[in-house]
Amino acid sequence: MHAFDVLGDPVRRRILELLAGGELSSGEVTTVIRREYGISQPAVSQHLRVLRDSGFTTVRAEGTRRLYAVDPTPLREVDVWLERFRGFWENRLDALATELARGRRRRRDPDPPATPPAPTRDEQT
Amino acid sequence: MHAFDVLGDPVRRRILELLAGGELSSGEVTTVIRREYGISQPAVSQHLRVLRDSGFTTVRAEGTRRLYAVDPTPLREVDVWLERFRGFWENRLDALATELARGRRRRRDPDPPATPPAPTRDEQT
DNA sequence: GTCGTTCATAAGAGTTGACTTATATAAGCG
DNA sequence: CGCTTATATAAGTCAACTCTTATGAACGAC
Repeated sequence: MHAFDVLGDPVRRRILELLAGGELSSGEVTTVIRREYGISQPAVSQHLRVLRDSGFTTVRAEGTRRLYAVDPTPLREVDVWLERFRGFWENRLDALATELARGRRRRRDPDPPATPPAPTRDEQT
Repeated sequence: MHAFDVLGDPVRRRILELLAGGELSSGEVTTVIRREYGISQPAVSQHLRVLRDSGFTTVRAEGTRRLYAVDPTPLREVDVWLERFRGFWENRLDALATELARGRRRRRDPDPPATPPAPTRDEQT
C-alpha cells in the first residue's frame, strides 16, 4: 500500500497525530479512536496493522501491551514528493524566516501536542 | 474527497507532476498517462475531474481544449498536516542549509521537470 | 491452572472507487 | 451543414477497503 493510500484514511491520520505526541499502547490509541470515531477495537487494530505494515510505525512489546511509535520514513517520502510543489506557495524570500521560526519553535517544544481534531467521521468524504 | 484520498491514486499524482511543469491540455495529459498506465481517455478525464472537484487544479477553456494547471491550495493543506512530523527527520541545525539550497535551486530552475516516474501500474498496491 | 486483560486475526457484509464501452456536447473546418 | 477533433458524462462491472462479530493467543494475577 502506497504511503498516500495509508494517509487517505482519517482514522489512520488521527492515529499518527496521537503518536506524534509520543509512544502509545494499542489500548490507549483504541480508547481515543473509539471515542472519536465510534469504531470497534478490531477496526483500530486493523488500522494499526496497516500503519505497521506500511512502515509508518514501529512497535515494541511490553508484557501484553504493544507500544506504537511513529516511524517517519514514509512520511518523509511524502514530504519529498511534495517538495516539487512547494514553490507554488512558498515565497522564496520568506523561506528562510519560515525555516528559522520552525527551528526555534521545535527547540522550545520538541513534541508538538497533536492538535485535537476531527471528532466525527464525516471528514472522510 | 479528502486531499489525501485524491493523492492516493498514482495516476492522479502523476498528473499533478505533469502539471507541475506548467499548464497542459486534457489531451496532452491523456497522451502521457495513456502511454504510461495504459488506461482509456475517459479514465483520465475522470481523474482530471476528481482533481478539479477537489481543488487540486484549475481549468480554463481555449477553444475546444481544456487547459489544466495546478492549484496548490490542497497541497499546502497536506504540507501543513505534515508539518507536525517534520521534527522527526529534520535536523534542526541542517534546516537552514536545506532551505537555502531549496531556494537557490528554485531560482535557477523555477519549474522542476517532473521526475520521470512509475511507468507501470504495479506501484498501486 | 484459571481468569481477566490486551491485542491480534478470521470471515463475511456493505461501500466506494477505478476502470470499461458507449455516447453526448461543443468547437473548428471544409 | 456534415465531419473531425477534443473532452466530458453515463452506466455498469469488478476489486479493494473498512467495517462488523466471533474468536484466538499471550501475558499477569491469584
